[in-house]
Amino acid sequence: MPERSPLVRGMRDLYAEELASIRIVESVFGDTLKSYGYEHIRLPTMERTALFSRGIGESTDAVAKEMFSFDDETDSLSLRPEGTASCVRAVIDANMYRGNQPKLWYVGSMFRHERPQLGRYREFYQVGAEAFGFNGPDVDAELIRIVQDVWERLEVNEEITLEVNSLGNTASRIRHRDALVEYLEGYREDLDADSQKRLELNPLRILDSKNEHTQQIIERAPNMSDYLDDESKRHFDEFQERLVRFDIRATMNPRLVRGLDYYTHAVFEWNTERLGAQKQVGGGGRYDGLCELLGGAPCAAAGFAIGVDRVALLRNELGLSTPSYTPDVYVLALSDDEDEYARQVAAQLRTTSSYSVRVHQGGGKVKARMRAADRSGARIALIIGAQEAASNQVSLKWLRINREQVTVPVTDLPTTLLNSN
RNA sequence: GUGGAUGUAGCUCAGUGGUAGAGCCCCGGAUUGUGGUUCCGGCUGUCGAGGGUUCAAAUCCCUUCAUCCACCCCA
Repeated sequence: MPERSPLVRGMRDLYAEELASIRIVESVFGDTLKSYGYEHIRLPTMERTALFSRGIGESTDAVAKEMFSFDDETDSLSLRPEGTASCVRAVIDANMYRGNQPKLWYVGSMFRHERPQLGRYREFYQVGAEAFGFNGPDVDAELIRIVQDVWERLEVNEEITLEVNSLGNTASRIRHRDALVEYLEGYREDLDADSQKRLELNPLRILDSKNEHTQQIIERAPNMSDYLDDESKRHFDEFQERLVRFDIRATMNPRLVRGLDYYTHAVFEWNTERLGAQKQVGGGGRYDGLCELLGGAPCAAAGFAIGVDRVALLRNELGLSTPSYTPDVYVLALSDDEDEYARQVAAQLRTTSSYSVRVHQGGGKVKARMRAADRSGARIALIIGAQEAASNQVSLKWLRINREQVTVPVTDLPTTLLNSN
């Protein structure tokens, strides 16, 4: 026998309930974003590696350790580890924000070379939204309100908590960073190995450390909120006021820093306790400097990204799993002689109704045909024997409810079905 | 990337050196124009892969792949 080709690590075939769950999450996001006036954008899966190293940050784990990169003829290319950098690039390329304030959303696979676990895959799905050209925190708060709408529609809002923080503008960030490094230098030897490395590369991330000893040191570290200048403070105060007005419950977490470098001002994360170690279901914030950093004109911007797989898993965890696709109607002949007539009935029904109609194929005895109808999941079986075929009729049988079978002329089928719900 | 657990039929799993099993599923019959219940019968396997030890390996050893858990990271 020829050798089988095994699935690549961290990749999945998605089908049945699992896919149905994912599609529900994606479509609710899509519908909700559309209702807020966001426009759909489809972005490429591959970009130049430089876009991510510049945009996301050379020292972030996502870029430094987790990208699928390879050399093409002239450039290093990478599978996208997230969507924001591509979206910003697209906006710059098309000059979308010249005299305009684009609001965009996207959905698609992202790739990170991590050790897989439940809720963590090498190819995973994100929905994201980005708004360009808005300075005020009203957009930031609206982004959160959009996501909150989605949580409610997906019935997961009780299981998801929101944390917020402000990183301030660039000037504030630098002042805080300097103070933080100075403080942490005093404890350099006491920090865990990872944190020691980050002291040079990305000191803010040390605030995020789960190491207990490091956490003790962080307890007394300089707080970002003490370094915010007036502009940053005003921005964040207004942001929080909006959240209250938008009926959003959020917890202030002064140590929330986000893993990607481009954030400024308001940042936020959605977490759940229901998925083990994979707590985070989404995150976002403002990134006013990114457009300029990627070679575009300066442009205020804010956005979020949601882990679709994790939200779908959460729904399953809560018993909200979505039934996979099933046909509405199963048309079966009782013997090969009526198969052609059955096919015609099915074809006709597809054009006169919006039902999904499956017709029996593969022959078999009556018992096998009926069993196939049952197993298809269809609500209704249309049974065609010699009598029906001879008189242009079909027998309609409800497979899921207790109701008497009826025999009707084919021409009456659409109305009979309509009245049968 | 680090540490650990697991991998046997389509599914859930038992089997710890001596002929590969159970339940569910599936197929057939009872019931040749009616599925889902019941009864009877039947099929189903590279024991994740490769190598080694042994008269003999699903079982012991090595390597490798995958999944899961924690770390890490993030969505």
